[in-house]
Amino acid sequence: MTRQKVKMAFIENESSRKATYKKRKKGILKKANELATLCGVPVGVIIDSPYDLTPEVWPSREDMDNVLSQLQRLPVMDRTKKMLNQESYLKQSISKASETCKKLTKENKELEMKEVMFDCLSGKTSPSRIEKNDLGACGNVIEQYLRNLNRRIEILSKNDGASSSSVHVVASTSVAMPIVELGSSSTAFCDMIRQQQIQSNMNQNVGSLDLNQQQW
Amino acid sequence: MTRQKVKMAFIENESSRKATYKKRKKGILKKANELATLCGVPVGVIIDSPYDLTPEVWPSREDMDNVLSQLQRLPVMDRTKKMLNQESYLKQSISKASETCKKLTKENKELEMKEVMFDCLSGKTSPSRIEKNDLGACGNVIEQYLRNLNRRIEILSKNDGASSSSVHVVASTSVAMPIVELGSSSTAFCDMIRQQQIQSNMNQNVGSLDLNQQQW
DNA sequence: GTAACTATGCTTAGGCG
DNA sequence: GCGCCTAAGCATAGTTA
Repeated sequence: MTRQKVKMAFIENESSRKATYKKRKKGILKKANELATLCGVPVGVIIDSPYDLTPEVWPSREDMDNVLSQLQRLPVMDRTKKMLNQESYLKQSISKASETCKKLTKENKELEMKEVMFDCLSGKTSPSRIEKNDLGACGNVIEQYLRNLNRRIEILSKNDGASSSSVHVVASTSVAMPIVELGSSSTAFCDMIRQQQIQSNMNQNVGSLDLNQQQW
Repeated sequence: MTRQKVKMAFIENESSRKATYKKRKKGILKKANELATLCGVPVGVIIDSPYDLTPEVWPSREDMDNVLSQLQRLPVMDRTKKMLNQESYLKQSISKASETCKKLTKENKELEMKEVMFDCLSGKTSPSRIEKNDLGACGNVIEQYLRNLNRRIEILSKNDGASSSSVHVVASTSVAMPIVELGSSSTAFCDMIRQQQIQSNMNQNVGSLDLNQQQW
């Protein structure tokens, strides 16, 4: 009953391939028509179907002929240059996917760091146990956190000048930077813990500003 | 917040039109690539975009050129004949939609009839109150019901020959037909009520056969 | 083969930074 | 404008009749 995500590969089974073909062809034609209608753009689709009697299908504008002949009239260089063949399309897709993947990896790393730091704060583990390689990511997280914190503090300053200005100095990003640069985790991390406490204090002072909106 | 179903019409607002264009173009190209991959079929898409620098996009097979030139080589008659322009595509869509609509209308009518008949059976109203124009639909419902009933009875016969064979005669579709043909509702309808009772009896006799599976 | 159904997940309109 | 997010709607794989 649990449909697997359908591997993007040639469907071996003849009958299901044909079924898929029919459904998806219909889907594409509909989409093409919608694009043409919504955006007033000539759209043409060719499908060299081995299943339909006719080897081509045009779902769109009557004057698509004209577009086609315009295409023919262009110098060969210009049009081949700009044509995306399947290979280049796939390459594009892959590079996009790689980028997304990279981004997600980084994000995962940061989440992991947040967890580790949480554990440190609650006493489950100690900052000295953090892997050397993870210190960079850890630093990013802290830096990001400090940025948010400072933003909050500035908002706070506007509402309540006296109590918040003194906090601002402590929450400077310069505290976090050494972690990234030098890899000396302990001191900066203790600073961070202090800031946690500062955050608590701030929350007590100004309950109306929801500092817990911070993601961690 | 509640997105309306997006009217299928040219988007007047320039910026949202462009946004939609970009999203949907991406969508179509993806779909085209999927179709090509899953079914091993050459697929080509041309979009005469006013937004992209290049006026055409080909999302598919390298050898789409060949398909194109094959297309060019065909006699003009043959290819224009089989090309669907947007108008004919829309006409097709409309006729399909009309058919669906007709079917749904009929279905609605029958549901309505079922409701009316239920009310008759429960004494809320009387068969003589049924609109003359509705008698046909009413007859269809009854006929359908009788068909189901007979099928049930046949199943029953195989398990319990004696008690069911006498029922079968009563539940012949010939009882319902006069409604459709002659429009004389009352007699046939009373017959139907009798059959309801028969059904009840049958349920009592053979509780294991779930006659209530009948949709009404 | 075709049509209908349904659960699943992909696409996308609108909103936000 | 661009990219990201989310809810809503749509497409469709697998199944049944």
